[in-house]
Amino acid sequence: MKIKLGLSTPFNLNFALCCGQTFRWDKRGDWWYGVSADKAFKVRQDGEELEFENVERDIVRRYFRLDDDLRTILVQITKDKHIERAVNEFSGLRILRQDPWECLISYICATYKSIPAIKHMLHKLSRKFGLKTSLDEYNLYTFPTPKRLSEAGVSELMACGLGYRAKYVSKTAKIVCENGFELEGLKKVDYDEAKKTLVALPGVGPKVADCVLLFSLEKLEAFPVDVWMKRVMLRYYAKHFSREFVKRLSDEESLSNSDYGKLNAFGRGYFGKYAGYAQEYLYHCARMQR
DNA sequence: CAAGTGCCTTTATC
DNA sequence: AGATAAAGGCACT
Repeated sequence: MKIKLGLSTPFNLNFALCCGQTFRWDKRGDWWYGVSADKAFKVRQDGEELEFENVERDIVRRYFRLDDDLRTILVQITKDKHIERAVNEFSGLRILRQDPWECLISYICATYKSIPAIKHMLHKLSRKFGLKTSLDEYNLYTFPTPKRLSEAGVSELMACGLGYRAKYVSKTAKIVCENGFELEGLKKVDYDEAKKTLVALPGVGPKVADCVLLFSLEKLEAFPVDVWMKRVMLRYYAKHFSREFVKRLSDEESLSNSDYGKLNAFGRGYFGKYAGYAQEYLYHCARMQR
């Protein structure tokens, strides 16, 4: 099955899957193999054609956010020459609409880890606690359910390479399993309230919360700030902050909670309601330069 | 090849 | 409030 993209729907599959927002896709030949919502499927792109197998068209459209009017979004976020450069270079990069549970655990695991290491952890977690499915000659694994992870021992999670994150994953899984905790329900409440709920979970700080909000809970205004974004802010957006603040940011290795808040608030105010898209373009651009 | 540095940070403690 | 340290271990140079 194929989707005709056309000029009104710019999309670049490689950018979307390689920009670091998702960790469980593998390229074999020209096809990308992955699992979303417990369904293994494969996709490939040839110019304006997006071809897929083993999945319905609507799922593909939804997962890759082909419903976003990317042209309009890019126009709205292009506020200066720096973001313009990123947008020109990586046009077609789309935020994905990931599963909130998988996204939450992925970013709890992602703290203070490199992307290859994150992929490794999530792969091991899925292989150990997920369900095995197959597509063509490959085995793929669904992401483990909250119940399954809540029942896993911390030492079993440690064995997947999670390190000190194992206890956060275990505790968070237990909380999510509790009656009354509605992770999916956070799609319906506003950004601030959803963020407040997320940061109350073990292992979830403002950065992890913003990633989950942006990549899985429909909050396109979320603006995650990690070390790369901090560098981008210092390099291109320093003039929007006081001299002392900039000096402090340059000197300190890590971001305090209030410093995070300042950078985050700037991003959302400056780029507007699609700030998350701006973040993703700037982030990917910064990483590709080094 | 070994050793050092960095990694899409959060939490605990003072 | 704000500063400080500690927390796996892998990947890259």
